[in-house]
Amino acid sequence: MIRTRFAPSPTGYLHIGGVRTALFNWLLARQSGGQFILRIDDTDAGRNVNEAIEPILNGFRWLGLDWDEGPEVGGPHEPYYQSQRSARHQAAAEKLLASGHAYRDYATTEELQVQRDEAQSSGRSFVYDRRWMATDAESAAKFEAEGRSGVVRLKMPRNGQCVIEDLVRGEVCVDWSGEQDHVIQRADASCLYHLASVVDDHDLEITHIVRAEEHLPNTPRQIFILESLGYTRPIYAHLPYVAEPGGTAKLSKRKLAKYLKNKDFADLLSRGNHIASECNVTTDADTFNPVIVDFYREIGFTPHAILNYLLLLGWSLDGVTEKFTVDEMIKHFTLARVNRSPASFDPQKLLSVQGDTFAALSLEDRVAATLPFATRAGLVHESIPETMILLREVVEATGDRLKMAGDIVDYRYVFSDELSFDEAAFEKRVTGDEPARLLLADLADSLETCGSFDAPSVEAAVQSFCESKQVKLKQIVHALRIATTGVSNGFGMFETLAVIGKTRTVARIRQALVRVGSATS
RNA sequence: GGCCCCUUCGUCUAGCGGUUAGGACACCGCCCUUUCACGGCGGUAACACGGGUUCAAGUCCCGUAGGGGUCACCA
Repeated sequence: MIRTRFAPSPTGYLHIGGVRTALFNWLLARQSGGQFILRIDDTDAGRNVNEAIEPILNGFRWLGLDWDEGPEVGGPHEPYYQSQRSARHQAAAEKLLASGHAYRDYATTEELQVQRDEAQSSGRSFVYDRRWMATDAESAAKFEAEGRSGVVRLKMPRNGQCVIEDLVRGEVCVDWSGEQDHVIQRADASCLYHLASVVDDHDLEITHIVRAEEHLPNTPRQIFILESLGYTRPIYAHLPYVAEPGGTAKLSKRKLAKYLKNKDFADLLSRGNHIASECNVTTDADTFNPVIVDFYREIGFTPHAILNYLLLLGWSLDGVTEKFTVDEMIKHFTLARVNRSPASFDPQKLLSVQGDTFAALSLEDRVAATLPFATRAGLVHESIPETMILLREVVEATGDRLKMAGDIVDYRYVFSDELSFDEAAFEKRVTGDEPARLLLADLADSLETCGSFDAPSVEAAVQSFCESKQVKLKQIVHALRIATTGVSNGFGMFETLAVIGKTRTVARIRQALVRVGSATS
């Protein structure tokens, strides 16, 4: 039985790299019929834990990564908040003290820093000489009399090796002598992460610890703690981190300014900003960022696309298969095929996966996905049936031009007659093209007499108009598109006119011609 | 700086001793075409370097270089 966990701190956001770690954990649990547990590592957190975990839980819900035990759902090992398990941590600290695997220490931070700096400048690794270690109650009392306050430190082995069997990296060996006597409990009795984490993982019966590789250097001391406590070792797998776009350093929420120099990343964010602004959504600059999952939800990404992209970031089945349903992910995922080197986050590939995923959705699903965005952008109102019909027609006509649900905002011209013109294109195709303009005037009259106005009828009408005028379609179509939509690209011309409808099409053409007059006079 | 990890096209990767080093994204060209997108066809592009081992090395071993992670009374 496999039990995995993801243990976020209440930071208020869900990092894309964290999602990948969570996904792998989730997959492992699901494929074995085991459990995936969410534990909140709020050891050091202040008051607003609930507020800060909400975006994280929302992210998980949106992605469909359900947890078997944890916040909101509870479970047999409650509580799932580390801060509420402090009694267990303190008991463990006592036990380590009693067994001699830890000691009370009275060094000050400053005193230690001096030793640390010395070690570093002479090229050695720092090993505390235990100068302020209390050897018995008497020496502790003496230190306390000096006004020192004591913490509990691990009494690490000074020789031998720690061998970590890692499912991703193989065997990793570290000399114990390089490990520090880490503090596990503060003077106020509160316990630190490493102790808490080990105790909780044991209490929650976690079998596989799958986490990012930045935790690899922490592993020896965690192993020391758990073995000193008599726990059985979990199975470890340290995943390479997700690297920044175009780089090799760890992807970090804090380096947004740097990533903006990457064109693909900047384009993605600017696409997001455009959609958000069209939807009148005020974005939180702190979390509206392609490094954070919320960003994708806000602009209409498909959760499955995120999952599929992340699955392939550092893992592959055979180097060829790219598309996986969730069931296929569960069926095929193995830690053995996780790569050992960091994989850099590629906004273009993500976008491509998203586009394919969205295009593969049924028309109903795409309409449903775009509805919230169209509503927020003021394009449609659920109480006005005509706008709902229009939405469906637009989604159908746009086909795979819609890469994500938020892209619907680009078709405002279908819903609203207040066109926003691409002036350069208007100048070139309408104002500056007198023959086309004259034709447009006649075309408007001609279209007005059209019987039915579905796309094939419009096409037939425009074609026969062209024949009667002895012009090619392309001599008029550009001007027609800009006159009726304001922009120079979109889905099929005839579909566009059909969706807009006869009355509005004719009115828009005439309006555009008036616009030329007023601009030139 | 110490310790640890990593190294195949620009990016994600396949490869587990013998391959014309494969696929995907991106890019370029051609075709399709009323724009855009899609689609079709084609193309550019990689084994970090140096030693071994071997008949044979991207694949195994050892170095070097480069990159990265981590060194808290944070998690």
